Amino acid sequence: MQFYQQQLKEKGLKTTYQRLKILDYLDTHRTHPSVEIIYEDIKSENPSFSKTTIYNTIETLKAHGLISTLTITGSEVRCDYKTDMHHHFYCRSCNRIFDVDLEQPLQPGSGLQGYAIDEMHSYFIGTCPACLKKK
Amino acid sequence: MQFYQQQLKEKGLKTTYQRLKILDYLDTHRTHPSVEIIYEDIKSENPSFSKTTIYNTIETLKAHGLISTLTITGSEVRCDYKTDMHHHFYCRSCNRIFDVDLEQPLQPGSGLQGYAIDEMHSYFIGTCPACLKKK
DNA sequence: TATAAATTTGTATTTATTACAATCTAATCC
DNA sequence: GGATTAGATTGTAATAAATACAAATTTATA
Repeated sequence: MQFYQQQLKEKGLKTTYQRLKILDYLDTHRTHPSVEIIYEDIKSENPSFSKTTIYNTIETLKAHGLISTLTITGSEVRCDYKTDMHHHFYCRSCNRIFDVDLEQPLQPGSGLQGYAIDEMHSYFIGTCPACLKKK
Repeated sequence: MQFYQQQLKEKGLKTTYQRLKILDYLDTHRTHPSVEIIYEDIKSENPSFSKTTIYNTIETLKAHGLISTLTITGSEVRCDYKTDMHHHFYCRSCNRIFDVDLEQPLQPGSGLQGYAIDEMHSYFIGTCPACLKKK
């Protein structure tokens, strides 16, 4: 928790129990959880936690580069503690998102001159190995 | 319209006025429109067009590979007549999506062995040249 | 032209997200 | 340390996108 506190301070953000809790949750749950999942999990220990706080905090933490978000499922935002560029695979069957490694990671090229880039995303959609086996 | 009809036939889909109209709309509006935009535009000429039909048709056409969809704005699905792999830039300021060219297009690598891939997406989020100029 | 299967339509519902005002809390100053 | 204040949290209400569903309509085939 010491580290999260330092991160918040560096960004000029107030230290709050909720922010620390959400950072800790995302750090220890690298499963690209939705707001709903985060909410259910945290609420079970801490019933006063509000879902709005999760939306607010996600937005704040993201705006300051402490976390990132994915919109690849098409139905809800998924959160990621990692902020470095990496690739994802979304399995439509089990609804999970996997980190995947590629030989040639995406790079902005000359085709993007003149654009100010805030985020880069690359991902695949399909069926994961585990779900393929089941069929 | 002849061509769209042929495309539908090849995929074993019934020819309907609505499907032809939506295909034609997307072909002539390469602006990655949302369902809402498509609906408003088509409805103005054709008041009986239903929004549900657009959702249904988008899903059907996509399932048969005649169009593709993007979830990069995080708030609504955007449609694309093009189905070949290409890259996008989403401008948060004007809400437009641009096609962009990269030197190194994304390729599934060995890190994806065992996965069945249906879709590949790469995109950037930020501010487009026109919006940068305004500021 | 009659028929069956598929499609369209409109409405109702669900689900994710945002707006907002009241309450509460963390950081700062004395 | 205690008061102050800006900022954060909470809960509820509202919005917006997408889905479910059943009735009406249309397409393709015989």
